Amino acid sequence: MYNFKEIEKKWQDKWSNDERLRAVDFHPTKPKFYVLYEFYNISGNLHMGHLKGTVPADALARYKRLKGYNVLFPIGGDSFGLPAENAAIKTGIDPHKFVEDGFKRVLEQSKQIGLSFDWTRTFCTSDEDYYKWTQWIFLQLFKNGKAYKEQGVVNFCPKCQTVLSNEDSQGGKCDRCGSDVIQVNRNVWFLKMKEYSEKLLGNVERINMAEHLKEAQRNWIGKSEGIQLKLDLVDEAGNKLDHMEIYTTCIETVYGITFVVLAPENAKLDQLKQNIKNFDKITEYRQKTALRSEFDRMSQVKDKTGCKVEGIYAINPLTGDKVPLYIADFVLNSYGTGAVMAVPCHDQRDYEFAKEFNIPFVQVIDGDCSKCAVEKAEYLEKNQKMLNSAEFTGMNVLDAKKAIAKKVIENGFGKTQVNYKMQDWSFNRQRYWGEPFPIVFCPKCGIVALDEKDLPLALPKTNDYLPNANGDSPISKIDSFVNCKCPKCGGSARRETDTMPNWAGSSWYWLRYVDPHNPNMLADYEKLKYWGSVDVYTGGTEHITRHVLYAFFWQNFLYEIGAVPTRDPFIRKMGSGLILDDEGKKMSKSSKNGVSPLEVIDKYGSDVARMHVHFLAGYEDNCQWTFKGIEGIVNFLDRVWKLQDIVKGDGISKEHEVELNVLIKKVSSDYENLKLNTAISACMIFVKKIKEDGFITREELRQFLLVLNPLAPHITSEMYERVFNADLLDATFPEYDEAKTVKKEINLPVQLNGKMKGTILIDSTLSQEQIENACREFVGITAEQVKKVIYVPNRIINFII
RNA sequence: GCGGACAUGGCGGAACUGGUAGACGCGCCAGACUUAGGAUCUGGUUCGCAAGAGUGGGGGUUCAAGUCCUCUUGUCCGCACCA
Repeated sequence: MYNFKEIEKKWQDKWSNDERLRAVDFHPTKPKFYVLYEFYNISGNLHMGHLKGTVPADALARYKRLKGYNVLFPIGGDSFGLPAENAAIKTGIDPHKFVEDGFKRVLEQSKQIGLSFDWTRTFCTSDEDYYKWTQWIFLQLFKNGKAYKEQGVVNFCPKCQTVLSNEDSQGGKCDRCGSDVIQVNRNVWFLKMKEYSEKLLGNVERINMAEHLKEAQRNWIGKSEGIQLKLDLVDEAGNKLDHMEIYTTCIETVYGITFVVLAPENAKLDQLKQNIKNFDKITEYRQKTALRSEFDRMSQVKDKTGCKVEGIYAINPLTGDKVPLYIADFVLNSYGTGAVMAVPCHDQRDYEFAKEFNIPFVQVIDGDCSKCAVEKAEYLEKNQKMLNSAEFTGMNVLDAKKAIAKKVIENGFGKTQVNYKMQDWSFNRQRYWGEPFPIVFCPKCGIVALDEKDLPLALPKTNDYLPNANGDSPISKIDSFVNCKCPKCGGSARRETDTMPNWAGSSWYWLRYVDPHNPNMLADYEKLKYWGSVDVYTGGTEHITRHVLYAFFWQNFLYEIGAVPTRDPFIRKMGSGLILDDEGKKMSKSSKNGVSPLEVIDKYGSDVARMHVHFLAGYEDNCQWTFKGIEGIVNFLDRVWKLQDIVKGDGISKEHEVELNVLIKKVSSDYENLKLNTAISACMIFVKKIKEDGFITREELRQFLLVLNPLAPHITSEMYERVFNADLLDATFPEYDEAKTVKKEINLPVQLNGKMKGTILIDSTLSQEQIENACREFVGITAEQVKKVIYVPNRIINFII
């Protein structure tokens, strides 16, 4: 057994200062390769998930370096956010200190795993040098009209007095104290992300990423195409008061409208206040809705509540029918026009609402509507006949959908419309530990941006991390920060005291790695051009949908203002699977059955830990942690170590030529695709063969060590030094020769009428005719009997008789 | 409910654009060396005594299907009153 403790420490120390592991800007000869592993979230120690997540990226980086690439493989800390702030509130520790210590710790632990990050390019999102540029990006957004402040409805924890993001309030409970979250109106900064919907969809199409992750993003963007229909609003007597618009993707049901529903918040109601006879009831319902928590609204999906709007009716433009108006909280003000046409026969929500409020039903498409609505999916699939729809009656619904849309547009009743579910990005939090906004409120000039020269706007120090009674952020209590001069008029003004959300710093960090110490811009344009898009971006899948969309958004914006050379931040994104504990639950700090990677490294060494985790499952698959089977890896590395003792001869031996070429070919493609489990198995197969033969030549061993190095960097580096008296990092990854990946003598499977008859040992260089003859003889048939031959060279031969 | 992914031995998992299913490892069985072994080495290990049957189940395409099509069952994930 080799002394892994001594060996691993030795190499880790070497690597932490080795220039050959660093990226070189504008390398004169080497092509670039950018491997990115997601930011460390600074909260505690590295856990098993990190071992699963980082090692394939490290293997890829090491492999690419040996292949002669100029590799950028950086790491940093996502340090603004809850862990540091919560620790501050709980223990009083200064978040600056919390982050500094935490970052130092995870970097140290990264070295113990043997990760070959470029240690000269590290930073945290809470570093002033970094958030200066986060603030700068916000300023550009603001100046280009992509950031605005508006009243908005947000999640709020009444106990903590703070606004919560959706993910901080999962299940309707506050992440911190567990109280019920309510919805409140607040002044909110929004970024105009919705405007980028179509561009983001383009990014989603172009990126190389697992289909289910792409689908989640398309879902989040939620593109839909339909018709925006204009309806006149009239009073009881039929006098026109105004008009409104609704959005529908089911224009084919337009003859079945029996009522119209507005979102409670819809501004049309306020405009027509005088004509509404029961405005007090409307107000009451509005208040009730506002108080219902998100969770409440979700848990009562089936219960339809609402309120009739007395005194106003809508006119169906196609029929001229006068239908009643309702408000209900199932209609969202933020989507479409905040109003829908209701066709109870063909929409289950409308059906339930109509039942509840005794509204008539009109069926316009064939099917059984007696118990529930016949919805779009069903009637379109069956292409049902139209009913009660004037000249369209009797038509197929697929034809009618187009014909009715045409009529609506030609008559000016409406227009085609594309809508997106995605909303503008609510961008502020009432928290201490985040980027301050470079914004000032001036009584004379209004909202004023700070001058770029004055960045960074430093986060003031404090020891009071709690919001005030109004739910304003802790920094609102710091007068020296709040009170300032207006950059425009010089008069006294107040600063924005909210801070940016955790997502901000992580929405552009891959750009900063390219030029991490640049004091003049977020990153030098030429360097950005040189490094281009991230070739492979690895990391967990927990917040992947939103994080990657935010990344797309900012990259697109930065591209449009000429700050970066491309719209696509990442060429390929791979999501690491989870490591589950023995109960099948996610292994994390909170998990009781959690095993620390450092524990495993201490016991077996980093090379074993790295390989064992990745032998358990593929990169994107979840796997259950177990020590079971780790002996297999221990034995394997032990055998590798002993290869030193059986070195004999030079060059590549005839005996191992094919095996070595097969091995190099296999692992090369496996490293590119982060398929470490099969790469390990290929290495095992090779060593097995070597053991069988009892010898390995010097050159074979040299190439094998290079092949195994990305997986087990320590042991291979040590052996390389011992046997070759050289540093493995100066070597080049071996090439394989395709012609030498197939043996001369092969076992060719022979089939008769598609049935396996056995295999025949045959010289693969023979002509097809010679092979056919030999195989025919093997299965005992004559050339006359054969109707057809299927021959796939080196794979199979099949005779049809 | 909608959308996506997946389903292979006792277990984790292999199988390139359809081409010998079960690689590799664990476990298990037998043997060797041993006073002994939970150490090491060697051999075996999908099921079945066998003919044969086998990739959740039914149908199909093909010379050939784990792989493609169709229906169906189950598991996991994402979204969830989005009009």
